[in-house]
Amino acid sequence: MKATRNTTAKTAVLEVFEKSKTALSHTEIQKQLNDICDRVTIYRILDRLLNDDIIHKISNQDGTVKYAKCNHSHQRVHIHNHAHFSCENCHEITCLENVKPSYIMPHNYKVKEINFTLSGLCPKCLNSNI
Amino acid sequence: MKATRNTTAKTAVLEVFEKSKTALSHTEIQKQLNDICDRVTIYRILDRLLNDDIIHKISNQDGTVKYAKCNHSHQRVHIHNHAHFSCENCHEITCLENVKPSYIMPHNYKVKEINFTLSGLCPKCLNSNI
DNA sequence: AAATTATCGCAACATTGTTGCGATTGTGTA
DNA sequence: TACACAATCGCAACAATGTTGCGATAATTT
Repeated sequence: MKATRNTTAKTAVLEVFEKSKTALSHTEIQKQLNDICDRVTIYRILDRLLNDDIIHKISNQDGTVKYAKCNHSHQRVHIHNHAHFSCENCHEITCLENVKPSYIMPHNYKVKEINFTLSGLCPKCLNSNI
Repeated sequence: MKATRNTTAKTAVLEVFEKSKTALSHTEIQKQLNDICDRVTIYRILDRLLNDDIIHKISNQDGTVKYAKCNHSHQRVHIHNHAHFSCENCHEITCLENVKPSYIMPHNYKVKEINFTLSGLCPKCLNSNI
Protein backbone atom coordinates (compact mmCIF):
# COMPACT_ATOMS: atom_id res chain seq x y z
CA MET A 1 0.00 0.00 0.00
CA LYS A 2 1.84 3.02 1.25
CA ALA A 3 5.51 2.61 0.60
CA THR A 4 7.71 4.34 3.11
CA ARG A 5 10.37 6.31 1.32
CA ASN A 6 13.97 6.82 2.28
CA THR A 7 14.38 10.53 2.22
CA THR A 8 17.49 12.43 3.22
CA ALA A 9 15.78 13.78 6.31
CA LYS A 10 14.68 10.34 7.42
CA THR A 11 18.17 8.95 6.89
CA ALA A 12 19.63 11.79 8.93
CA VAL A 13 17.22 11.14 11.79
CA LEU A 14 18.09 7.46 11.76
CA GLU A 15 21.78 8.30 11.91
CA VAL A 16 21.18 10.47 14.97
CA PHE A 17 19.44 7.56 16.66
CA GLU A 18 22.25 5.24 15.64
CA LYS A 19 24.86 7.47 17.20
CA SER A 20 22.98 8.02 20.45
CA LYS A 21 23.08 5.60 23.30
CA THR A 22 20.18 7.26 25.04
CA ALA A 23 16.60 8.10 24.10
CA LEU A 24 16.10 11.45 22.41
CA SER A 25 13.38 14.07 22.52
CA HIS A 26 12.10 15.85 19.44
CA THR A 27 14.03 18.96 20.44
CA GLU A 28 17.27 17.05 20.94
CA ILE A 29 16.93 15.49 17.52
CA GLN A 30 16.28 18.87 15.98
CA LYS A 31 19.43 20.31 17.53
CA GLN A 32 21.55 17.42 16.34
CA LEU A 33 20.15 17.77 12.85
CA ASN A 34 21.29 21.38 12.81
CA ASP A 35 18.12 22.58 11.10
CA ILE A 36 18.70 20.31 8.15
CA CYS A 37 14.91 20.12 7.86
CA ASP A 38 11.76 21.62 9.29
CA ARG A 39 10.47 20.98 12.79
CA VAL A 40 7.26 19.53 11.39
CA THR A 41 9.18 17.14 9.18
CA ILE A 42 10.85 15.63 12.23
CA TYR A 43 7.47 15.05 13.84
CA ARG A 44 6.25 13.31 10.72
CA ILE A 45 9.38 11.20 10.41
CA LEU A 46 9.02 10.15 14.04
CA ASP A 47 5.41 9.19 13.35
CA ARG A 48 6.46 7.02 10.45
CA LEU A 49 9.30 5.38 12.34
CA LEU A 50 6.93 4.62 15.20
CA ASN A 51 4.44 3.14 12.78
CA ASP A 52 7.10 1.00 11.15
CA ASP A 53 8.25 -0.15 14.59
CA ILE A 54 11.73 1.15 14.02
CA ILE A 55 11.67 3.36 17.09
CA HIS A 56 9.58 3.36 20.23
CA LYS A 57 8.17 6.15 22.32
CA ILE A 58 8.96 6.66 25.97
CA SER A 59 7.17 9.18 28.14
CA ASN A 60 9.15 10.14 31.12
CA GLN A 61 7.79 10.68 34.61
CA ASP A 62 8.33 14.42 34.25
CA GLY A 63 6.06 14.51 31.23
CA THR A 64 8.71 14.75 28.54
CA VAL A 65 8.49 12.43 25.57
CA LYS A 66 11.50 10.68 24.09
CA TYR A 67 12.22 8.17 21.37
CA ALA A 68 14.70 5.35 21.01
CA LYS A 69 15.61 2.86 18.35
CA CYS A 70 14.29 -0.67 18.63
CA ASN A 71 16.96 -3.32 18.44
CA HIS A 72 15.02 -6.43 17.66
CA SER A 73 14.41 -6.19 13.96
CA HIS A 74 14.52 -9.95 13.63
CA GLN A 75 11.34 -10.48 15.60
CA ARG A 76 8.16 -10.29 13.63
CA VAL A 77 5.91 -9.15 16.41
CA HIS A 78 7.27 -7.50 19.47
CA ILE A 79 6.15 -5.59 22.48
CA HIS A 80 8.24 -2.89 24.03
CA ASN A 81 8.07 -4.41 27.42
CA HIS A 82 11.58 -3.72 28.51
CA ALA A 83 12.31 -1.19 31.19
CA HIS A 84 13.76 2.29 30.92
CA PHE A 85 15.92 4.22 33.29
CA SER A 86 15.54 7.94 33.70
CA CYS A 87 18.35 9.79 35.45
CA GLU A 88 17.10 12.61 37.63
CA ASN A 89 20.44 14.38 37.33
CA CYS A 90 21.45 14.30 33.67
CA HIS A 91 17.90 13.52 32.43
CA GLU A 92 19.18 10.85 30.11
CA ILE A 93 16.91 7.93 29.38
CA THR A 94 18.43 4.56 28.62
CA CYS A 95 16.83 1.28 27.72
CA LEU A 96 17.33 -1.54 30.18
CA GLU A 97 16.79 -4.30 27.67
CA ASN A 98 17.16 -7.08 30.17
CA VAL A 99 15.05 -5.76 32.98
CA LYS A 100 11.55 -7.15 32.81
CA PRO A 101 9.13 -6.83 35.69
CA SER A 102 6.94 -9.64 36.91
CA TYR A 103 3.58 -8.76 38.39
CA ILE A 104 0.12 -10.03 39.16
CA MET A 105 -2.89 -8.21 37.71
CA PRO A 106 -6.45 -8.10 39.01
CA HIS A 107 -9.05 -9.78 36.83
CA ASN A 108 -11.03 -8.05 34.11
CA TYR A 109 -8.15 -6.03 32.80
CA LYS A 110 -6.73 -6.73 29.37
CA VAL A 111 -3.09 -5.70 29.36
CA LYS A 112 -1.67 -4.98 25.94
CA GLU A 113 1.44 -3.02 26.72
CA ILE A 114 3.48 -2.19 29.74
CA ASN A 115 5.62 0.79 30.52
CA PHE A 116 8.16 0.33 33.25
CA THR A 117 10.37 3.30 33.99
CA LEU A 118 12.76 3.51 36.89
CA SER A 119 14.29 6.78 37.96
CA GLY A 120 17.17 7.81 40.15
CA LEU A 121 20.85 8.10 39.37
CA CYS A 122 22.53 6.50 36.40
CA PRO A 123 26.02 4.94 36.78
CA LYS A 124 27.70 8.02 35.31
CA CYS A 125 26.07 10.46 37.72
CA LEU A 126 26.32 8.05 40.64
CA ASN A 127 30.08 8.09 40.31
CA SER A 128 30.70 11.74 39.52
CA ASN A 129 28.30 13.20 42.07
CA ILE A 130 28.63 11.95 45.62
CA MET B 1 8.77 28.02 57.07
CA LYS B 2 6.26 28.49 54.30
CA ALA B 3 2.83 27.66 55.59
CA THR B 4 0.52 26.22 52.99
CA ARG B 5 -2.81 27.98 53.11
CA ASN B 6 -6.23 26.50 52.69
CA THR B 7 -7.78 28.63 50.03
CA THR B 8 -11.17 28.15 48.43
CA ALA B 9 -9.57 27.17 45.13
CA LYS B 10 -7.35 24.58 46.77
CA THR B 11 -10.30 23.12 48.67
CA ALA B 12 -12.29 22.93 45.45
CA VAL B 13 -9.47 21.09 43.69
CA LEU B 14 -9.18 18.63 46.55
CA GLU B 15 -12.93 17.98 46.39
CA VAL B 16 -12.64 17.19 42.71
CA PHE B 17 -9.92 14.66 43.46
CA GLU B 18 -12.01 13.21 46.27
CA LYS B 19 -14.97 12.66 43.99
CA SER B 20 -12.96 11.13 41.15
CA LYS B 21 -12.01 7.50 41.05
CA THR B 22 -9.53 8.05 38.25
CA ALA B 23 -6.52 10.28 37.74
CA LEU B 24 -7.24 13.72 36.30
CA SER B 25 -5.43 15.99 33.90
CA HIS B 26 -5.12 19.72 34.42
CA THR B 27 -7.76 20.29 31.75
CA GLU B 28 -10.19 17.84 33.32
CA ILE B 29 -9.81 19.54 36.68
CA GLN B 30 -10.40 22.91 35.10
CA LYS B 31 -13.63 21.72 33.49
CA GLN B 32 -14.90 20.25 36.72
CA LEU B 33 -14.13 23.46 38.55
CA ASN B 34 -16.30 25.33 36.07
CA ASP B 35 -13.88 28.25 35.85
CA ILE B 36 -14.09 28.90 39.56
CA CYS B 37 -10.49 30.08 39.30
CA ASP B 38 -7.80 30.84 36.79
CA ARG B 39 -5.95 28.21 34.75
CA VAL B 40 -2.64 29.30 36.25
CA THR B 41 -3.98 28.96 39.76
CA ILE B 42 -4.75 25.30 39.12
CA TYR B 43 -1.18 24.71 37.99
CA ARG B 44 0.12 26.34 41.14
CA ILE B 45 -2.24 24.40 43.37
CA LEU B 46 -1.14 21.17 41.73
CA ASP B 47 2.48 22.14 42.33
CA ARG B 48 1.79 22.68 46.01
CA LEU B 49 -0.17 19.48 46.40
CA LEU B 50 2.64 17.57 44.73
CA ASN B 51 5.15 19.18 47.05
CA ASP B 52 3.07 18.33 50.10
CA ASP B 53 2.73 14.77 48.86
CA ILE B 54 -1.02 14.98 48.79
CA ILE B 55 -1.26 14.04 45.14
CA HIS B 56 1.09 12.29 42.75
CA LYS B 57 1.85 12.82 39.11
CA ILE B 58 1.38 10.18 36.45
CA SER B 59 2.60 10.61 32.91
CA ASN B 60 0.82 8.39 30.50
CA GLN B 61 2.39 6.53 27.64
CA ASP B 62 0.75 8.92 25.17
CA GLY B 63 2.48 11.86 26.78
CA THR B 64 -0.45 13.23 28.76
CA VAL B 65 0.07 14.10 32.39
CA LYS B 66 -2.44 13.30 35.09
CA TYR B 67 -2.70 13.60 38.84
CA ALA B 68 -4.27 11.46 41.54
CA LYS B 69 -4.70 11.67 45.26
CA CYS B 70 -2.38 9.70 47.49
CA ASN B 71 -4.16 7.49 49.94
CA HIS B 72 -1.50 6.72 52.47
CA SER B 73 -1.45 9.77 54.63
CA HIS B 74 -0.50 7.68 57.63
CA GLN B 75 2.91 6.79 56.26
CA ARG B 76 5.63 9.27 56.98
CA VAL B 77 7.77 8.53 53.99
CA HIS B 78 6.35 6.88 50.97
CA ILE B 79 7.20 6.13 47.41
CA HIS B 80 4.58 6.03 44.71
CA ASN B 81 5.59 2.63 43.60
CA HIS B 82 2.19 1.25 42.85
CA ALA B 83 1.12 0.59 39.31
CA HIS B 84 -1.30 2.51 37.13
CA PHE B 85 -3.59 1.30 34.43
CA SER B 86 -4.24 3.38 31.37
CA CYS B 87 -7.22 2.41 29.22
CA GLU B 88 -6.57 2.88 25.52
CA ASN B 89 -10.30 3.22 24.87
CA CYS B 90 -11.69 5.61 27.48
CA HIS B 91 -8.25 7.03 28.40
CA GLU B 92 -8.99 6.76 32.07
CA ILE B 93 -6.10 6.18 34.40
CA THR B 94 -6.66 4.26 37.60
CA CYS B 95 -4.31 3.39 40.41
CA LEU B 96 -3.67 -0.29 40.94
CA GLU B 97 -2.67 0.06 44.56
CA ASN B 98 -1.93 -3.61 45.02
CA VAL B 99 0.06 -4.30 41.91
CA LYS B 100 3.77 -4.03 42.59
CA PRO B 101 6.32 -5.30 40.13
CA SER B 102 9.36 -7.29 41.11
CA TYR B 103 12.51 -6.88 39.06
CA ILE B 104 16.25 -7.24 39.05
CA MET B 105 18.42 -4.21 38.26
CA PRO B 106 21.93 -4.07 36.85
CA HIS B 107 24.57 -2.75 39.21
CA ASN B 108 25.61 0.87 39.46
CA TYR B 109 22.13 2.27 39.20
CA LYS B 110 20.52 3.95 42.17
CA VAL B 111 16.77 3.54 41.87
CA LYS B 112 14.76 6.09 43.79
CA GLU B 113 11.34 5.83 42.23
CA ILE B 114 9.59 3.52 39.88
CA ASN B 115 6.80 4.16 37.44
CA PHE B 116 4.88 1.15 36.29
CA THR B 117 2.03 1.79 33.90
CA LEU B 118 0.07 -0.91 32.14
CA SER B 119 -2.16 -0.12 29.23
CA GLY B 120 -4.91 -1.94 27.40
CA LEU B 121 -8.61 -2.22 28.19
CA CYS B 122 -10.11 -1.49 31.57
CA PRO B 123 -12.93 -3.71 32.93
CA LYS B 124 -15.60 -1.21 31.87
CA CYS B 125 -14.45 -1.04 28.25
CA LEU B 126 -13.61 -4.74 28.12
CA ASN B 127 -17.27 -5.54 28.81
CA SER B 128 -18.97 -2.87 26.72
CA ASN B 129 -16.82 -3.22 23.61
CA ILE B 130 -16.68 -6.59 21.89
C1' DA C 1 -8.26 45.02 63.73
C1' DA C 2 -3.86 45.47 61.60
C1' DA C 3 0.19 43.45 59.59
C1' DT C 4 2.34 39.99 57.02
C1' DT C 5 2.78 37.21 53.13
C1' DA C 6 0.92 33.23 50.61
C1' DT C 7 -2.05 33.05 46.97
C1' DC C 8 -4.69 34.86 43.05
C1' DG C 9 -5.82 36.92 38.42
C1' DC C 10 -4.26 38.72 34.40
C1' DA C 11 -1.28 39.31 30.63
C1' DA C 12 2.34 37.86 28.15
C1' DC C 13 5.33 34.43 26.69
C1' DA C 14 7.60 29.63 25.75
C1' DT C 15 7.29 25.01 24.33
C1' DT C 16 5.31 21.24 22.10
C1' DG C 17 2.45 19.16 18.85
C1' DT C 18 -1.06 19.39 14.78
C1' DT C 19 -3.18 20.55 10.24
C1' DG C 20 -3.76 22.21 5.39
C1' DC C 21 -1.85 23.00 1.12
C1' DG C 22 1.05 23.93 -2.68
C1' DA C 23 5.87 22.60 -3.93
C1' DT C 24 9.34 19.09 -4.08
C1' DT C 25 11.41 14.65 -4.53
C1' DG C 26 11.81 9.45 -4.26
C1' DT C 27 10.58 5.35 -6.70
C1' DG C 28 8.35 2.14 -9.88
C1' DT C 29 7.43 1.78 -14.72
C1' DA C 30 7.50 2.68 -19.67
C1' DT D 1 16.76 7.51 -19.08
C1' DA D 2 12.57 9.86 -18.77
C1' DC D 3 7.87 10.11 -17.00
C1' DA D 4 4.16 9.84 -13.76
C1' DC D 5 2.41 9.25 -9.37
C1' DA D 6 2.24 9.73 -4.71
C1' DA D 7 4.84 10.20 -0.53
C1' DT D 8 7.20 13.72 1.66
C1' DC D 9 8.56 18.49 2.56
C1' DG D 10 8.34 23.49 3.91
C1' DC D 11 5.72 27.06 5.35
C1' DA D 12 2.16 29.27 7.75
C1' DA D 13 -1.17 29.12 10.94
C1' DC D 14 -3.21 27.20 14.82
C1' DA D 15 -4.10 24.51 19.32
C1' DA D 16 -2.79 22.76 23.69
C1' DT D 17 -0.03 22.91 27.60
C1' DG D 18 2.96 24.95 30.83
C1' DT D 19 5.69 29.12 32.84
C1' DT D 20 6.76 33.81 34.66
C1' DG D 21 6.16 38.59 36.54
C1' DC D 22 3.59 41.69 39.03
C1' DG D 23 0.07 44.26 41.28
C1' DA D 24 -4.23 42.94 43.81
C1' DT D 25 -6.49 39.90 47.07
C1' DA D 26 -7.23 37.19 51.00
C1' DA D 27 -5.69 33.73 54.70
C1' DT D 28 -3.18 33.64 58.99
C1' DT D 29 -0.65 35.53 62.80
C1' DT D 30 -0.05 39.07 66.30
